[in-house]
Amino acid sequence: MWAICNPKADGDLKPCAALGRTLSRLSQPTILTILAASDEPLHGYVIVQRAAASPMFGGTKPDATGVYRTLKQMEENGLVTSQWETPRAGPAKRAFSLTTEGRDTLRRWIDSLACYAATIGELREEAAQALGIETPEVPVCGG
Amino acid sequence: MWAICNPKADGDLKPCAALGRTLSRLSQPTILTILAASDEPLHGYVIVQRAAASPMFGGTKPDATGVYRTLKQMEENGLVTSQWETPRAGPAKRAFSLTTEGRDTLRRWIDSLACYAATIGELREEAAQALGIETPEVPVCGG
DNA sequence: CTTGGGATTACAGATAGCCCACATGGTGTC
DNA sequence: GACACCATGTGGGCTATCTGTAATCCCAAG
Repeated sequence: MWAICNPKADGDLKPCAALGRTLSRLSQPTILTILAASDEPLHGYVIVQRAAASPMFGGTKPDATGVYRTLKQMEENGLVTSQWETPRAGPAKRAFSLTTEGRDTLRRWIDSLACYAATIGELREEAAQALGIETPEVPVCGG
Repeated sequence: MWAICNPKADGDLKPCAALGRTLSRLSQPTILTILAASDEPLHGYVIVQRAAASPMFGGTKPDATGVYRTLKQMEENGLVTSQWETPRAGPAKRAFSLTTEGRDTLRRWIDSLACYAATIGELREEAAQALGIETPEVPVCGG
């Protein structure tokens, strides 16, 4: 999914964590977006599955542990609330939904994301300039 | 510099590390770019100063320790080489310069950065759509 | 009663950032 | 002249944070 920056340039394209493999820091806005797009509370598991379809993860399921952790932290920050469901059949599970504050945060995230993208674009320009090449076309990114 | 996404929305805009305060993972392409743009080897100290001027850090000097650590790691990966200088006057210092492999890596980074920016843009679109608002103008990002 | 998948958490290794130590020289100041 | 203080330059070490592996718990199906 992510273009992998492999210093070795050999065939072994193992992703290099140090290079920002997943931009995992952005899992928060991804989760906020998923919750905002849903008209009903979602379970952690469902969020993991939908996250896989998000541009941020591009088909690869994110680590579930990380998602639960982020959800927990978001709940502590008042961005989401959860409710335990104990259905007659099946294990107890938690359903998460967005709070008003979470919605506001997502609104602010939209600006932040624009800044991130702009900054990355600037760095890209500088890199191309430093190499003395023209800024190439945007490659195919999806995978 | 970075637009800060502060869940609390009160006046206290302390940066929230979990939200990707600095995208510090991108310090590597930043350093590569600085070295590529220079026609002579640079000292770590100079790199720190130039990094502060880079879009990625927007005026704030990055942690010097982190830069030295990244340089060390990059040297182990063959992206840069260093030479100790022991001038008659002044302390011993190390001068870093890019290897061919480092240059190649930066070239690949250019594509990766484009993908990052594109993905973040997509997420932004989705977030706006989930909130039922139109994608707002890109705000002023520099700081 | 064992397999299997959903759902969650505990734990430990990897990372990143801050404070500070070491080394050297210039400048201010009492 | 002695001392403080700042700037260049490079790093060690501590701590907080982050992240992935593994384990746990629960229940249904076979």
